[in-house]
Amino acid sequence: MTRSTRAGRLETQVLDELWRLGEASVVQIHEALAERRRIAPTTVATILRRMEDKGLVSHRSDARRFLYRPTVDRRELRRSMIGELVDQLFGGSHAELMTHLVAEGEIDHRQLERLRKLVAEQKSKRRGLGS
Amino acid sequence: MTRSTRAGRLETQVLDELWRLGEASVVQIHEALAERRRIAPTTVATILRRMEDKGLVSHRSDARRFLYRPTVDRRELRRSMIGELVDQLFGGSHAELMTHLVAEGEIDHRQLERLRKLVAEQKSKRRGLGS
DNA sequence: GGCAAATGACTACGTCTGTAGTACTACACA
DNA sequence: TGTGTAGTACTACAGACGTAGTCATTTGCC
Repeated sequence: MTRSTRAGRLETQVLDELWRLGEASVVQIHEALAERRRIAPTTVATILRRMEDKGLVSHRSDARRFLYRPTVDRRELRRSMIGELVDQLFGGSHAELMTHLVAEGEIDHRQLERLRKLVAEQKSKRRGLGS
Repeated sequence: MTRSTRAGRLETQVLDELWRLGEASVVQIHEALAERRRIAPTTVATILRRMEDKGLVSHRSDARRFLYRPTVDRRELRRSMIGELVDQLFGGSHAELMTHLVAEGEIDHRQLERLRKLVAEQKSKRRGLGS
């Protein structure tokens, strides 16, 4: 499983909008992106068509335009792309990634404390389920 | 500072060898990589030339061949590439990346415990230095 | 009924990365 | 001194991604 899902920078931005809106037309997505960067509407259209080829989005017709919706999960995309980077930089060890983040000072003890609570929650949640 | 350092998959593998060996010829690197994957020696040579253009490695002449050495730090490359991914996927928040890792179950409580110790060490180390 | 606006389709180009063949050069050895 | 060989330089191609122009079609409006 976990087919290697991947998205470029612009593609990710497009997905961000789709995740936010649920479904959107080229124009809508273009408007959202154009607030922050200069980009042609046709660029957005092209990217969406390619993303559909790659299986990142799908579309349906609404009147004379297309409405796109994401076909990938944000969590899944993150997991996949992080996995690739971890393979490339840390030989597949997520633990080493964490160590790096802490060693580089990206994470402090307060955040670790929050994470401990998160782990505790997960544990009790898992206890609730079978296995 | 922290110019955006980036390396592809093969480039990273080449750098791994250079970090390991300190300095190496095309043939040496090719031999190391060829243990795990089929690859032509000229491919390695091409990648090294390009990497030199990008400032990832430098070379000196030794007899009639080149010896390459890395000009980037492993830590720095990791930091830079993770930073890019974090920008792309988590809006620049390393904390969100950590949360994701924990939520996805990539990290368990034992590893968090190790990280806590690491943070504690860093803290005492910092106390030792000025500021 | 024809024109203009909206919108998707097609085409194209530049960069980056992986991949590798071919050409060139220089040294060693006969 | 001619030639084989090792090693670098050059060239090329493919796929992914960003970027955008132009073409074709549809449709609403006058």
